[in-house]
Amino acid sequence: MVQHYSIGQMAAAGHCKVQTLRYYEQIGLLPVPARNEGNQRIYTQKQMDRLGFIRHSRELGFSLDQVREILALTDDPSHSCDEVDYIARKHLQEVESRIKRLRSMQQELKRMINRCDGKQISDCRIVETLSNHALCIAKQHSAQ
Amino acid sequence: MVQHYSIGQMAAAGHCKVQTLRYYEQIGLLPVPARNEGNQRIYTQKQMDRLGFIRHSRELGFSLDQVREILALTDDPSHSCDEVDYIARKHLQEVESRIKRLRSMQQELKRMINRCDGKQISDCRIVETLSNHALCIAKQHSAQ
DNA sequence: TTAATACCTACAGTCGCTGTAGCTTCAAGC
DNA sequence: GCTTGAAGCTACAGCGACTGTAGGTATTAA
Repeated sequence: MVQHYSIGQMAAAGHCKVQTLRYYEQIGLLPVPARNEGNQRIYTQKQMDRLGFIRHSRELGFSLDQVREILALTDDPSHSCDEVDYIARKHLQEVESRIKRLRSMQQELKRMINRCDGKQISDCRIVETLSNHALCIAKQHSAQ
Repeated sequence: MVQHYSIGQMAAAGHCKVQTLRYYEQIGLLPVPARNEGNQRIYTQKQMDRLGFIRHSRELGFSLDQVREILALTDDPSHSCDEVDYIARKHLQEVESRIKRLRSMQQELKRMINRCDGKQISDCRIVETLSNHALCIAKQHSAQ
């Protein structure tokens, strides 16, 4: 007995919306599934696993293009995994640089908030800091 | 003698593109500037300062809607800065939760990469990890 | 049988820009 | 004065990764 899933069951398992599945199908990330007599999508276990792969990759912050590439590479199990490794390392670097920028923002925001004494706009250190970049310590936080 | 700026000078000062300025104008974040005889935009110092405020806020990760709100609040200098403070604190929280999620991704990515021995896809621990969420330690990294 | 829920297609909207096409205007050098 | 190249103009499409909506059909449980 082969397992089959409705789009709703897939969405629940993948922690995503039904629309997301239709979107993945539309952009060719998920294969076009079979339909039942009433024209509703029926997914196989294999498709469910593929969705699991996609969703987990997304949770780790890979782009859909990266996911697409990794999935293409996994089609040949005897292929070297150098390229997968490369994609993952590059993504890790990207994640680390995002953390760096966010930490710089965090520090500046904290400093800004702490300097504010909660009186009026004209004396507000938050407004003042936002008005004047020169009041910043680090300037690393450009380009989110 | 009053200072005036072309759109190109504004863009250079704001570290953004000319199109970005036209976009800010279109969404009502920057006022409609005067034009010269040749229909080109002429900006005042005040508008330049406003752009500085916007760009610095963006660098600190505020959304354009938040910037719009803060700018509206600063229109009344005698107004309490509680609301500005609130927006900034809420944004700080958001930044901190993004950092948390990214750090979780970072750890998982590192672990995944280190487990890979660089042989072939069929043995690749990266592919294996992506296939199976259960292989993750923390599951905090959902929803970028 | 009925009512609620799930599914279908097609398309618009989100955010914050960025790019393009096809023009006009300006500024500098000759 | 003329030419040339840079800078400016409008209008609109596109990005990524969904999300929402309208208006319909199918399935399922009571």
